[in-house]
Formats: sequence, C-alpha cells, structure tokens
Amino acid sequence: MRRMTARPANAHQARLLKLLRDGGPNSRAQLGDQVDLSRSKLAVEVDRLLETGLVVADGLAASRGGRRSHNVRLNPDLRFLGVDIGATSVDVAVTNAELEILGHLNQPLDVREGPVAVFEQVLSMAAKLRATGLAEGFDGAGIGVPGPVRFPEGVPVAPPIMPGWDGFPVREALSQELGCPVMVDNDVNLMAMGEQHAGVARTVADYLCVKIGTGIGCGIVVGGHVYRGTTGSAGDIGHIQAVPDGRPCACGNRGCLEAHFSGAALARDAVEAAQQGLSPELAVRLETHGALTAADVAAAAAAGDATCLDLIREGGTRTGQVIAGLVSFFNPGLVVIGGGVTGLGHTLLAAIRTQVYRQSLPLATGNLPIVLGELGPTAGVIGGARLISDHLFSPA
Amino acid sequence: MRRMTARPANAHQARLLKLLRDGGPNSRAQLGDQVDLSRSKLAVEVDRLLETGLVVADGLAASRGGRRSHNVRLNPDLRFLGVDIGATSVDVAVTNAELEILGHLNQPLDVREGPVAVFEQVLSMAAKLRATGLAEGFDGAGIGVPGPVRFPEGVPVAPPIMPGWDGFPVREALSQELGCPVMVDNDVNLMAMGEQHAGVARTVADYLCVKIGTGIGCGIVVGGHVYRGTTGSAGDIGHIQAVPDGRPCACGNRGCLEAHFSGAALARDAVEAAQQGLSPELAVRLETHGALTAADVAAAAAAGDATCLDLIREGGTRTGQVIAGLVSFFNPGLVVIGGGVTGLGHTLLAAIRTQVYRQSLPLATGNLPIVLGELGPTAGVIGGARLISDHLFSPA
DNA sequence: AGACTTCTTCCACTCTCAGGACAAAGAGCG
DNA sequence: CGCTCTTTGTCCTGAGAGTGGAAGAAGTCT
Repeated sequence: MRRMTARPANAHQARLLKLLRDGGPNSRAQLGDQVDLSRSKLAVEVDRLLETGLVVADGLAASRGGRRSHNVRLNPDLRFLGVDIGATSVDVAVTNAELEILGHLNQPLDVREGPVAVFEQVLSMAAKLRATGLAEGFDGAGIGVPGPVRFPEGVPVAPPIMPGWDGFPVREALSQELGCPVMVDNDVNLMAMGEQHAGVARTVADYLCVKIGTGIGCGIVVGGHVYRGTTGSAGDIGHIQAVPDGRPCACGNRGCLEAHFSGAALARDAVEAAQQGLSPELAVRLETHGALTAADVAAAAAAGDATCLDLIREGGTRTGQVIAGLVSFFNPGLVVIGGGVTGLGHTLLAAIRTQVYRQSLPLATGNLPIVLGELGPTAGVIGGARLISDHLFSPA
Repeated sequence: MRRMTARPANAHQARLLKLLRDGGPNSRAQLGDQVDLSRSKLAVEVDRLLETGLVVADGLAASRGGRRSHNVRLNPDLRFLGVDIGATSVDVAVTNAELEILGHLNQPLDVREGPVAVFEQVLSMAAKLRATGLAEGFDGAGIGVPGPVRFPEGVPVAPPIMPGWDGFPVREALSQELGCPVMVDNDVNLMAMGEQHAGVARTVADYLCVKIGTGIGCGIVVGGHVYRGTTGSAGDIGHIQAVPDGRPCACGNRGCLEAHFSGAALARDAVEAAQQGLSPELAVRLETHGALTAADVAAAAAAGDATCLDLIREGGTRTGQVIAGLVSFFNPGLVVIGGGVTGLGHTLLAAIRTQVYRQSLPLATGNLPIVLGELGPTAGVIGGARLISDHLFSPA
C-alpha cells in the first residue's frame, strides 16, 4: 500500500481527525455535536478528508431514533510506530490511527551501545512487526529516548546516560530509514502522553508523571500539553537533592534522589543487603542469577522479606519528599507513578503518598490523587504514537 | 468623563489593542507590519476601534520614506488601578492604558486587619489619587493579595497569613465599590506579570519569579502566561522542606524554607543575634527602634557587619537549594528574585547563584540568568494593571 | 399506515477577506 | 522647481467561507 502523506488543510479538519482518533468511528451527526460547525460546513470538511484518504466510510451507525447515519473512521490501514528506548531495553509497537496497539515487541538492549547499534535493533524489530502482516509500512513514528532532547530538531542534548548520542540527528536519521515523518522526545514525556491518551490521566489538564526506572524523571503536562522547558530538560528531577550530604552521584553532587532511589540504586542496595546477610531471600537470588535487579527486590518483598520492604519504603519516602516539593510548587491535579519499579507496587505507593500528604500543604493535596500508571510498558509506545499523530493531525 | 466599557469585538482587535498597549502610539502601517492582515482588513478594524473610543487618532507619524501615516494610540483618558496588598503594606497606583504609572502611593498596613479595613484603606488611597486629577474614574483594577486565590472567581482560598479573608468575595466587592471590572490574583503572580511587562523578563516565555517578602512565593510563567495550578496554589514554595528536621513552621511541619529564610524569619534571627551580642550594629538599631526588620539587616550588612552578612548568605544558600530543585524540574529561561528583601542585594543574589549553579545540572543552568527584579515595589502594581488590561483587551 | 425523528443534501444568501488599482502625500535628486 | 520613486490610505471586485432554510431520505414508534 502506498503510504498516506496527506495532512489536514485547516484547523477544522485537524480537530475532526483528533476526534476520530480519540473517539473511534463516528457518525457525521455525532461529530457535529462536538465541533460547533454548521451541518453544511461539516459535510464539506468530512468530504475533503474522505478525498485525501485519511478518512474512510465505515458503514451505517445505529439509529438514534431516526434515519441512520453514515459512519466515518480513520483509514484502518494507517500505521504508526511507537518506539520507547529505555536505558536497558527497548519497546517497539505498531498501532493503527486510533492508537490501538496491534503488535508489541520488547528486547533488552543497552542504550550505551550507541545510536547506530540501537537503530539497527529498532529497525529489525520494526521489520519483524511488519513481516507479521500488521503493517506494510509506517505513516509516522514517535521515538522516546532516555535523556533530554532538543524537541524541534529531535536531537538528544548532553544526555548523561547515553554516551555517543549527544547531537546525533535521531529524527532525521530515522526518518530516512523508515521513510516517514518522525518525532523524538524524552521517554518520560512519552509516558506522560501515553497515560494522558489511554491511561489514568485522561481527564486532567495539569499533572505530573513520575517515571522511576534506571533513572528518575518527571513528565510535566500543563493545560493538556507536555511542557519541555527552555532547553528540553524540564522534569529532570533525578538530580534534585533528596539527602543533604548524601551519597555521591554520577553527576558530581551528593544526595541526588537518583543516587538514593532508582532501579540502579535499588539493585546496588539489594546486592549489599544480600552480601551482608540481611536478606536470605535476596542472597539466594544473587546466588542463582549472579546479579540482582529491582524485580528481585519486588519479588522478595512480595514474599515478605523485611529488608526489601524497608528498602522500598525508604526509597518511597525519599521520592515522596521530592514529589512533595514539586506538588507545592506545581499544584497538579494528579500525580502518576510509573516506570520499571512499579513492580514494587503499593508498598512504594503508600510510602510516597504518606510523605507527600504529610509534607505538602492541604490546599495542594486536598484533592490530589497519587496513583500508579495504568499502562505499564505500553505507556511509552502509545505516547510515541500519540506524539506523531498529534504532529501529523495538525495543519501543515 | 464617562468610563469606557467597550471591549474588542474579535481576536484581531484584541491583538491590536495589546500591540498599542505594549508598543505605544503606532501608525496603521507599523501595525500592519506586525499583524499579518491585509491593509483593507486592518483599516476596517482600526476604524471600528476608533468608533468604540478605546483608540484615538494621534497626529501624523514620521515619514518612512513616503507619505506620512496617521498615528493611533490607546485613549489617553483610560485609567487602570493597580493594587498590591502585601502582608505588611499596600501599594496603590494609577496607570494609563499603556500601563505607565501616573501616581503611586504606599502605606503600611497589616493584612490581618481583615478585608473590610483593608478595602477602606485601599479605597481611600484610590480616592486620594483621583483627587490629584490623575483620574476621574477607573476603567479596571487588578488586585494582588498575599495568598492563594481561586482565580476565576477572584476569591482567596485558605490563605495562611490572611485570617478573615478566606472565601471573601474580593473581586465582587471591589468591583461594586470601584464601579469597574476587577481581577484578583496572588501578589507573586502580579509581580511576575509586572516584570514580564516592563521589567527584566520582557523577552522570555518560561521563567520563575521568586518573591521573598514576609513569606516566600514563586510566580510561574509558561509560554508567556501565568500558571496558577489546579487549585490556584501553584508557586507556594515557602513550605517546601529546605532543612530536614529544621525549625518548626507555622504550617505544622519542620524545616520549611519560609521558617528558615523570609522577611519574618530574618527579623527573628536579627533580634536573636542582637540579644546574644553577636552584632553591635544590630543591637544599636534594636535599641533605637524597639524592633528589627529585613531592612535593618540590609543596612548593617552594607556597613560590613559580619553576622548580618552570614545571615544573608545562609538564607541565600537555603533559598538557592530550593530554587536549584525548581530549576532542575522546570528548566526556566530566567529566574527573577524580588520582593521586600531585595534590599539585601547582591550578597543574597550571589549566595543563591552559587547554590543553584552548584546543584543543578549544567544543561539547565548553562544559559540561565538569575537576576534581581528591575521594578522593585512597582512590579506588583504594574502587574495588576497588566492583569486587568489583559482581561479587558480580550474578546468578551 | 401514519406521525414523528433524525440525518443528508442542496441552495440561496451573507460576510469576510485578500489583493489590485488608484489617488494622496511625502522624500530625494538634478 | 519639476520629476521620479516610495509609502500610505481608500475603494472595489471577486473568491471563498459559512449559515440556515427547505426538502427529501431513512428510520422509529404507536
């Protein structure tokens, strides 16, 4: 199939495309209820969208008491690629234009191997998905990388954990390889967009999305839009000081949140605890696997290991301290916790909640839900699809 | 004179009004260079604005090489009132439609005397300004209060330092008394708007404005607009924990920034230092005035008093710690320090800068100016005028 | 079967707006 | 002073956007 290259010609068409993306197949009449255009105008714009091929007819809608309406929907052959490059693994998924995941692959992969190796992997995963018949090509791709990005150009800038990526033209390179438009963003922002599109944050305009993985980051959504900051490093909360004169951090300071709690820090703590004989559970796991990860701590904690529970609680408290400050500052309507360590689940969440509700003022916390992300590993890839669809469904 | 009640009829007119407000008298041709409208369309809209009386003809412009253009400007009889209610004093100023201050009064006043007493004072100050012939009435007023505000209604919500104000319909009451439209906001947000309109922040879209007065607050500007948070308490950074297990704070927690550094805390520290004989300079002042304020500390520090310099430095360091966290999180393009304690000047600024540049990541601080506000006590009242003019110069 | 709803199409009419033509008013130059 | 060139303001026409009414098509419900 030839790929779509059409773009909406005006704001009305863009609006309609987004309604169809978020609401699925819809009748003209239903669309009319949502957009405040005259019937005639609406018909004209829908017809033009049909001409472009972005939208296709989709049979008859159920009657709402009178004549049945003709449904329209986004072209079911449209395909977006969502790519979430993490520090230690990569997710690649194919979605349709309604951002439903049609196929999803996950592979361990060290981002430090550099852009060339990573792209090779990503492209081969994309090819594999294509080979299953899910897609003949892609109409757009949204990529997340674990570091700050100069958003308009889609280029990582000074990413601490991605040696070799600084200044690499990710957007341009992948656009060439995939032959479709590409947008690049921070992985945390992608997760925030994903949870906003299909997860817990569907109804709030201002919220924070804290991702605790190998590192810690925070997606900031203001008025429904991701806020990226002046240089694209907004939300980089891993290096906020959580413990005065605390542990040394890779960044050169001491007491950074990330040094005290993150996937990496937790793994270190777990090994230490195992070696000191504080946790027989962990010691066994260390023996068998040769290494420990956050998942081991989660499993041990689930089995009732006191040391692991303590580790989680202390990490949650540290994280809660930092989040409490952010809540006072930003006064969000929701805080979402996500990322690799969500396996730690409600023990972690409870510790964070306790600390935030204790430290922030009642006016800010009064009606503030703090919840786990709903989408898990799919948040990032859905966010990627959302990112590129927002771009493509805007007037050129 | 009868007060103006006209409002722009569409977005084009609103745009033109704001250009005239920010750029002063302007020729039609110059306006045309800025708004991307055809000459005919522009002429129509300008004519309509002239009809409403919001805009008046203003003679001929200088030639730009051809026929001279007819200037237009905002009606010079328009008057806005800017009111900045602080914890211990109130500022009232009259501006024209270009937000130039025509008259300014300042009086000490304890906000805890309650809304009725404070409004009496404010209204009498406004009357005094009117009596000087600066204004025959007001076309709008912008009010700042030292606490969180439910912005759409203009009502303070649970303000910690304003007993008796909770839920008081400030906007409605003052609108009645003044007989003109009124908008109410947090005093810190007003300062942020003032510095953005006429101060150091004219050219940045995303910045933070930290006001250190009796308390500490932070104005947040995202994309040129003040961000107020879900419940209107965004920027309330005074109760972020700066010192673990630090001093007890009025809010019930320990170690809040405000408990360690603010106008109030500094005064307490100064009295203590004087009584312990650590600072002869302060002791003398305490003797003569019976009390000490931040201004005394500033004066003593300027005279070289080591204890005072230390107090300021330590306070700056605490503040810098918190700001460093906010900078990492928000990645602003500028940080402005203002409020009553700016008298402490560059000693304070240096301490804050040192701490921020040390603790935040280079990507966020790389090109981050941290500067003192330019407008001093006029920032708030200019911000007030700006607030109401933004409202009135928007389509109804 | 008939009355009522809902949806779609068609059409006439209004409004907006851009851009060209032209006149008015100035600058610069010889 | 006269000429040319530039800039500004005004007028006009035509294209396109958009509204709302009317009528027909396709349902439901009694």
